[in-house]
Amino acid sequence: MDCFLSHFAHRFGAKGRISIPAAFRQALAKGGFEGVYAYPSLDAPALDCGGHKLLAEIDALLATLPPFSPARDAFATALLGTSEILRMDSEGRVLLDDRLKAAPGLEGEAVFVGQGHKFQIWEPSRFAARLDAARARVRLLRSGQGAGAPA
Amino acid sequence: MDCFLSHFAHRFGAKGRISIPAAFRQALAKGGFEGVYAYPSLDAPALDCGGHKLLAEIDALLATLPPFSPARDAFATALLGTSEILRMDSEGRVLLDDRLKAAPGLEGEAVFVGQGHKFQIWEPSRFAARLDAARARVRLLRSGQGAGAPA
DNA sequence: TCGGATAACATGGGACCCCATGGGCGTCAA
DNA sequence: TTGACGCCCATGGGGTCCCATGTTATCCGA
Repeated sequence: MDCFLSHFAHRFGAKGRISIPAAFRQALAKGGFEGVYAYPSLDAPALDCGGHKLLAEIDALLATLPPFSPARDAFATALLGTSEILRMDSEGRVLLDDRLKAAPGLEGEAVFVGQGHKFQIWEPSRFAARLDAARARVRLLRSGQGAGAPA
Repeated sequence: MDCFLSHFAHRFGAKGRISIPAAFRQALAKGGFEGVYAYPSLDAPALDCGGHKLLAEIDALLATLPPFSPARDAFATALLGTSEILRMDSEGRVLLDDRLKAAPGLEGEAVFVGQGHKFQIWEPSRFAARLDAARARVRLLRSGQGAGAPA
């Protein structure tokens, strides 16, 4: 598997550590990158996570902006300034910064949601709400247009 | 890690010294450059810092401007004329000039913000405000233009 | 088809190491 | 001489590494 699929619920251990799902670790390893690149999502109360491919995407985006311009600084601050490289221990766990846990409201348990090229970390009840909304939206689109959008 | 990522809050010690984050020191060392190149940022109340790669970028920027032109003189004065080479002690600390501390309003505590090719040093509360603004700006640009920032 | 063995994985805990910070001392310049 | 600066060592806490345990899924043989 070379992309992030399905979703998994894990708990925070006594030291605030949490296990990255094994399936996601395998996908990360394929990218030749030890560690997880993570930052608070801009749109959702969640963390966006990925390997160096995700980081390369952001680099590419920044490269399109002129150096020393305010726009580039804003992007760099928002995307790189809030991001972290999470190191995994030998068991595949990471330690989430308080800052990273605060925005998504993570505490106790978390849901890892595959999104293909990246994955997100959610607080369980917030994810359930988001999932319901997404499914309702898909139903609405399908019934309205008769288009067979895959759920 | 070959670029500046994440952000860290450090305090000024009794002698006015402050530690460069270890992750940033590693990135600097990869550039084969001991010491930190620093100058007051053009757009923000902060210090722009980096290794010789940053210096090379500035050189490249200046090279695009016609020699002896007012624009080139202005850039050279603003970027090079106000810059300093900060020496690190064996523990990775630097001593900030009063002039460098004045513009960003640095005192007591400072936040080191990775921006990929360079990093910035901020006064904490000012950075918090700037970060909010930057995230709002990125959201706006992305939703407005459909620019392909990863969500 | 059922049951036991085995492997993979999530989680707990202890120990060590790195890093941020404090402080002392020597050196050089004003 | 005195203050500023650079170099050295000390220290405490947080992070990382390593080992241990239980549980679940998988596989294989009866």
